[in-house]
Amino acid sequence: MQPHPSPENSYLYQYLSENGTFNIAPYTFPAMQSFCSSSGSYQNYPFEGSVVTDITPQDRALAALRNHKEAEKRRRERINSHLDKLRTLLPCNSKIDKASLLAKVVQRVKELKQQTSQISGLDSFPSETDEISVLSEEYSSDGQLIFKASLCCEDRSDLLPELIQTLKSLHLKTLRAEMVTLGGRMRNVLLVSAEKDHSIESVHFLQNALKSLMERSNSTDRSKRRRVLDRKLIIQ
Amino acid sequence: MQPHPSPENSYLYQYLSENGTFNIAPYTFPAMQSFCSSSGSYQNYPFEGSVVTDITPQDRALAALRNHKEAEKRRRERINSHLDKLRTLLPCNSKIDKASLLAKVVQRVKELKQQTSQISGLDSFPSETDEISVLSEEYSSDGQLIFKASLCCEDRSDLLPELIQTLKSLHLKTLRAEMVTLGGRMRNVLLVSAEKDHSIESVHFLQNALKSLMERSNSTDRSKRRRVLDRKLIIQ
DNA sequence: GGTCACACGTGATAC
DNA sequence: TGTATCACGTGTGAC
Repeated sequence: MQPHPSPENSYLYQYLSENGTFNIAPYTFPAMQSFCSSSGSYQNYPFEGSVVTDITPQDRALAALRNHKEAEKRRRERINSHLDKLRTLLPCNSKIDKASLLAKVVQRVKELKQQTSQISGLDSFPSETDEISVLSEEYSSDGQLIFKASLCCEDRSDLLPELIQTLKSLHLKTLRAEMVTLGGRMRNVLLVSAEKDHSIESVHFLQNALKSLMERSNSTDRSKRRRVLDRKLIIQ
Repeated sequence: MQPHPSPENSYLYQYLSENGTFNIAPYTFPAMQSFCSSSGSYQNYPFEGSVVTDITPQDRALAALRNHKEAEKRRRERINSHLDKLRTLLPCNSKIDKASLLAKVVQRVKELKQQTSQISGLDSFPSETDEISVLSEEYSSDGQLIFKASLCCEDRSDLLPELIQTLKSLHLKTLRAEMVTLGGRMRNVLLVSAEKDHSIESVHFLQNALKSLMERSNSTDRSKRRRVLDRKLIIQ
């Protein structure tokens, strides 16, 4: 079977390429030449018998068809470029097919999701080292972006009000706060939701804010460790 | 313009539906009826003049065409079902278009990737609580799956040989090991590569192995804490 | 009315 | 061979 190099086999296309002013000059499929002379659904075609002028309706329709074709090509390229990027990001060779690739992506996103949530659990004890981590959780049911911020440092009773003030100034709403102190150290874990005006980049603002907050905390150095008083406070 | 309910507009299909024994009885596009009588590339068509028997070549070709059509439909459905799953997994509404969805997925995978790598840094100090975490890192350049295992518990000098034995029995190769002890506690962070026979599920085996290892460690309880001897050992 | 995104059927191709 | 995947042009509905 003889393939046609560019399958311009649309009924509309065929019609226009033979009856209208044809500026684009595409490949015309030989076997289709008697197409429009036959009787059928296309007898009442809107362009039937229209006058050939400078810019005919045929030209317009043909241009639209071409635009459509090119737009669709761009769309495909856009999608495939993302898929190619995923191929490089994921543990797989570059010749994996689309469906399998997407299956891997689903699996990977699930994994990473539960990894991050199990790492910064809401009930971990303070560690020996100063730590800050801000993770972007999934969106809540009503489309609000959720952050989980964890902050571990020397025990300071005046840190909590400062923390709340900081969050307020960043337009972040505290959904849940947990403070654990142990052996003179403290860990604050906060579940905050972002307002509509926030994007994923807000993690960096929050991160920096917490960092400067902790540095202020360290400047008022109180190296005494009270290993006796261990408490766990949950605000909810 | 009159749309055709099922666009069976292939040349082959049209040919077969008019000249061959036609069991499937699809919609025939009226305007195409004079198609095969015209002269053109299809004159030398292999089925030209073939005898109509019980199962004609036309039937076979037609069945193949239908199989192809249905297989392609299944393929599309498979791909789209994965995309739908991603839509539920990601922070977005369900009406987002494919390209934007995939762009979000790429961004998200990148984010989660760097989150997990920055959380379990290779040089964190031991914490007060017992911890185990096994993260699946990206594949190495030669396609080996990399795990990062972190284990935090009481300081035990005989843990390292046991750990190495455990990894050996699991067919895991230790690329890099780091041990930090501080105040009677220890943290071991291991970068291990999996053999070819491993899959992503191996994280659970490793996790369980480390868990039982740590429980054995805890049973031989030595509650003395040597807060003097702080050391940091890197095997590479 | 024009743009956008989608599903569809199809030809090509790889194995 | 049959059985996968892919890109393509197209029809069509939504906004």
